[in-house]
Amino acid sequence: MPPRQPTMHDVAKAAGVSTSTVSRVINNGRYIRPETRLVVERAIAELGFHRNEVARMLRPGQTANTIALVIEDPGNPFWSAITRGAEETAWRNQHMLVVGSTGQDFHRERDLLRDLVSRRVDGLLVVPTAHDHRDLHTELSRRAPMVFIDRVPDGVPADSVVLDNVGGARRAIEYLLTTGHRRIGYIGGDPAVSTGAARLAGYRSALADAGLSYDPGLVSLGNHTVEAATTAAMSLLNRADPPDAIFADNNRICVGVLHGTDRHDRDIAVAGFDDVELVDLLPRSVALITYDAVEIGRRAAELLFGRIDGGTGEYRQLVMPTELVLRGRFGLPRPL
Amino acid sequence: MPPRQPTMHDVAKAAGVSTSTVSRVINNGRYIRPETRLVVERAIAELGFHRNEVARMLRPGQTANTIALVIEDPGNPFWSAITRGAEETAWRNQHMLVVGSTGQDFHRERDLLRDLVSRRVDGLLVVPTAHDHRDLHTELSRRAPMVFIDRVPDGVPADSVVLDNVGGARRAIEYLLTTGHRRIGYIGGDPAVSTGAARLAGYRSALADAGLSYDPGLVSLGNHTVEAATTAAMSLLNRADPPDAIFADNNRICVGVLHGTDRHDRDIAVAGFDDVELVDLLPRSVALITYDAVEIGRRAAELLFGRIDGGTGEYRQLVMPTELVLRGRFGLPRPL
DNA sequence: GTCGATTTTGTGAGCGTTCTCAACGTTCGA
DNA sequence: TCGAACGTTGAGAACGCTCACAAAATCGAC
Repeated sequence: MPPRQPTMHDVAKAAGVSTSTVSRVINNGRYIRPETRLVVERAIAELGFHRNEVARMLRPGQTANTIALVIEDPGNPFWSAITRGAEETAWRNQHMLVVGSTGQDFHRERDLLRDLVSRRVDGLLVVPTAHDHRDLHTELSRRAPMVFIDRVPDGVPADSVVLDNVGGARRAIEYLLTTGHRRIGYIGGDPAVSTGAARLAGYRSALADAGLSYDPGLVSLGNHTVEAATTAAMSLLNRADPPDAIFADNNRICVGVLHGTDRHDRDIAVAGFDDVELVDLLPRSVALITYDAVEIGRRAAELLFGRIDGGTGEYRQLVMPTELVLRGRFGLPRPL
Repeated sequence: MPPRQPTMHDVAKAAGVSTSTVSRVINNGRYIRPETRLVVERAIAELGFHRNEVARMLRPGQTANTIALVIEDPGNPFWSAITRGAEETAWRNQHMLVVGSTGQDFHRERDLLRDLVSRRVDGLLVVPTAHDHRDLHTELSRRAPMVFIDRVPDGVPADSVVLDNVGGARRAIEYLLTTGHRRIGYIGGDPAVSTGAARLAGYRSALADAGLSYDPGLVSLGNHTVEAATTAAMSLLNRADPPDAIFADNNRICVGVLHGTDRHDRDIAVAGFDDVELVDLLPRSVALITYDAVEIGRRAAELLFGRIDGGTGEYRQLVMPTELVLRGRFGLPRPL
């Protein structure tokens, strides 16, 4: 146990002034004699005093100057980019960013969010888990403004920043169709999260537009890890009527699919949502749907600060554009 | 602005009891009549009351039940793994983990740390920037226990968890030597951080042990981005006497080096510190020094909780072992 | 019934700040 | 010389909670 921290009262006593004077020095108040300020500052340095922010925040009107970002899994590079954008914006607004993660568990998310508002953070950036958020949002939104990122829970009125999931998936499938593929597999993560549903919808509509029928046998959902995606890809390829291309729902799935299709000697085209590092050095072609993830974090934080500063207009949904990029090497002989 | 939050006092009034009774209900005190508890609980639900943690923490002896992790850059997968381990341990100890990042800037680190202790976090996990931390540590360590991760500032007495940097680098170089390489380049990041210095030392000692002289022309330091490492690798290869192998200081550098050596037609062996995803699918062999990053976060958090719980023994430095793994494809024809 | 022990509730004093208000200089024009 | 105006300081009341203590109610054993 460290010894008791010096308080403003200690400083006041040491400097021979009142606590209000010390407070004025700390907060750069206008009415203070230079000599007094000096004495107080010396006492502060002497004692190693630091203002107790907790006590400060207790006063009404005071704020924590903190926003929180709640994500699903810090291991995914997607979140780090968002964090960077959010942190950058928070910093510019003199706020601190704290990050917490839910591990896809709604109860953990709920506990975390409650905890955060109990600590009086000024606002919340949330990547929601797949679960009904109506009650939780009603409970929390009265206590702190909230902006959703990447996914929007049904029936919850709030600002949000999302990707053009349908359009992105469509474009990827259209590309695969253009390059002559007809049996396109789909490997996805949690079908309950709205992004997954939207991307699957994009896939289906692109197929429909091309006059192709939807074959559930080519679709594997609920793959939560890289390994699961690898297995799913392999079992798709082991079918009697295997696909000639596979679309990966997200970056984790994409890595898994690349592994799963790697051992196969037939040439399987792979497309995926999200960018993946080092794909450009692989001896095969991969089409990726990319976007500016840092910008997502930035925009979400900006929306949030708009609310924190009292903004009261309509709720907005920002849809970030996606782009098709061709990564990897085309037409090169694949090893094995 | 949301309307004023309901306080314990409001609840007490609504339930027709005193605030202490409400407090007892909330904290599961022993002496409370079941009917009273019910009435209070109903009032709490009715009003949507949540205890104000800020006010709670103001009382002496109360704690924020929060530890903080300060990292350099959330974009690096190394940190995300550490975050996972630390969060897991924090969660098991009923603590919340908040994450902040410094962007390699000492002043930002200092502000962040001061801010965190002012908010009375219970402890700090810190990946320090390259800068003299003596004064800062003296100032802060009286206010909250501190455990350093990955690097230890000179002359600062504290617990820490680090990697076997010298040994890891040595092993990588020894491997390259065993496989017949004699001119081994070194591309590194910030030479001021202790890990960089240690890895360079490992490189030098392995060379020395093999009777090879140290050629500064083969060493490039201060590469802070993937792109810089790419450029550095290419210029190394464009020398009159290019290296036949390159060692990459860390995962970012390694990605850069893989790009930089990719276009080259000569066969350059690459080894690197840290694991890198998808390297195993590259049409070339890469030797990596890997370790359990999640475990680093876990162990650091455990050390920290030891101190938080009043542990007062000698400061400990945990050195995590590293392992040499061979990734990528061996002996395959490289494209182009 | 009475008394003591035990359970249940209330009172009120902090915790370390900020902030309003009042008090006390000092200056200076009338 | 007086007092208005202003600069500078201090006293003390919050903020919302916990906790030590006291008071009140309940229960049993006699």
